[in-house]
Amino acid sequence: MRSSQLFGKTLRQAPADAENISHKLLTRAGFIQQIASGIFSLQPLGNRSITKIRNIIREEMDRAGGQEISMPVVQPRSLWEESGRADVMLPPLTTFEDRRERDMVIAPTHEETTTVMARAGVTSYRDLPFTIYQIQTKFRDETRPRGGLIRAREFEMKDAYSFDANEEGMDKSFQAMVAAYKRIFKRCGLEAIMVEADSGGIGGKDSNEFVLLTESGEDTILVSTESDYAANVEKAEFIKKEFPKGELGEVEEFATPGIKTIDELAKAEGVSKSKTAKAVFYTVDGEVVVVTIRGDYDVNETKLRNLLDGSEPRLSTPEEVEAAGLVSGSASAVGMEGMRSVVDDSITMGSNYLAGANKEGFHLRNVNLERDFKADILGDIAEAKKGYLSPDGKGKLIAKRGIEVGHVFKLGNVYSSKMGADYTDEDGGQNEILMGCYGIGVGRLLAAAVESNHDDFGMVLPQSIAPYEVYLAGLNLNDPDIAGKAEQLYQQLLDAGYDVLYDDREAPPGVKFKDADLLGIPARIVISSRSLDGGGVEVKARTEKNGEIVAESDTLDAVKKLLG
RNA sequence: CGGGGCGUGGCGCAGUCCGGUAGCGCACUGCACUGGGGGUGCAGAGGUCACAGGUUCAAAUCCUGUCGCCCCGACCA
Repeated sequence: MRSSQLFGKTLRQAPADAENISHKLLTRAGFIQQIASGIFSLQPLGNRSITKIRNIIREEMDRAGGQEISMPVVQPRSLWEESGRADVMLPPLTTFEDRRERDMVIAPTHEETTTVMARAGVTSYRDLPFTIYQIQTKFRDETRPRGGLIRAREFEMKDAYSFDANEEGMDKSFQAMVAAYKRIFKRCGLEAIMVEADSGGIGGKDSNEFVLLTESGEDTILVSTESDYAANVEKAEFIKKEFPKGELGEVEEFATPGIKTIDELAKAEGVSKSKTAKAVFYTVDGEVVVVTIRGDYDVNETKLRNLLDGSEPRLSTPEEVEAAGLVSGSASAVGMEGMRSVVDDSITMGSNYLAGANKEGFHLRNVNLERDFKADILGDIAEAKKGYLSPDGKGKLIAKRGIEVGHVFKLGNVYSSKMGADYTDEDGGQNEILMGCYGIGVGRLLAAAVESNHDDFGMVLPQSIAPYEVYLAGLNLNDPDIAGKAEQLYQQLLDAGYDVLYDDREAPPGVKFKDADLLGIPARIVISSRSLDGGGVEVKARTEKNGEIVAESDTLDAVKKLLG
């Protein structure tokens, strides 16, 4: 490609709206153009990079045994009613009516359609296992898109789905995808780590995210200092501090005028926060639920949601708290009737807690689970934080920021049971197909690659995903001799199979160098009167400060040395 | 959805408080010079000042409403 003919211009200044480094650089370099909030066009350079990423994904999916398919973006809403997700996925799920007034959805993901495909195509255990995938546009009406391609509403995703007859098979399919993912990220120049994750709206039991650790990430990841334990904060577990349980004391009420918080209570009593039982109120499906956790920990709402069977909890408003007859600042689960109680297991690792007396200005001493209040649900709802003990007992947790570039799920029978995807086994019995699903955000992968591969001058893209491999800058092109040699070099490089961007513009050298750097093309060749005087052409890697002059006839070899 | 900010040529901004013929830098066009890190000069072109309504002799500027975009939070495969 000749720069003089390339559509798209580089910008000296990024649009004021761009905040992330990847958003800024991709916009400045003319890769992407924003059309609306979270909605982007790809310009030629960006489209080339995306095409390369797509091809890497495709190669690795095929290598792992995946078969490419294509499913519709527009689907009947009834399909989503079958799976039970029509109402729970709102608002990201966008719906509209077609001209016959049928409710349709714009697909944010494709578990439903893929299950339909399997239920029609699978009748026997002999049809299993298989994995299908597609690379296709999704639309999720996120409440807040951000960071350019990092969180877009319309975006391209590679989504794969595996189908197996049993657990072992599902695990095997899952592992094959994990291996493929590792190769994909590596080939795209990303050091993504696999972490334990919550499965969110997709469902299923086990899920893992692939995360690029970077300060600009929007997710918090907790990793162990001494083991390879790593988990998204939504999912992360830890070893809770255990305290000796003494004799249960008598419950005793005492005055605490003006004390509204756990901090104040612990301070006033001169004890650690771990001696208090904190009560927090959540509204779930219109009902107020009392949540009790030891005062030294905080509630993780994702864990809470999972214990509540996936219903979305939100902090109750002061009005709701009051309407439920609770005294904010002095509330506890003690004596609560007709209200669901969720208790974190940290409460069982100690005794004789300080807790609210449900009476303005009073608290209780020696409050204990079972004897003084009940737990309808007892489990882990505590949020892991840095400094806590890793759940495998090895080391402490530290917190890092990261971008989720891929997510893999063991779905099991979540969809097959609801949507009736069965097969006949060896004994003639009917069984549910076990599924896995596996996603990679293609545009986000590009953004993540830029986040982790750039310097002060622009992107520093790996050869595998750079829009072009070689940037050929011709200087002094008004000299016919140099122009002719540059042209010859351009043709040679093309003949050798390289993707070449030939900067044949009438522009000062500085402009060409700045553009070469901004675009992040891995190899740069300069041909100019100076280079020719020096004995040939300059060949330089994007990652190096200085290049080397090689004889014109050695150019291809030098490029080969650099790029392979 | 809560909080904050911003809408003025393709991009970055000034002008708005205090109403009076819309300006600067980059980019763009032509010519000349220059020629290894966004070069110089001369001459140009391009704007419904987000939209609607109102106040006024006069509105980018004041008032009301609407829309859009960004950031923080909530939320989110």
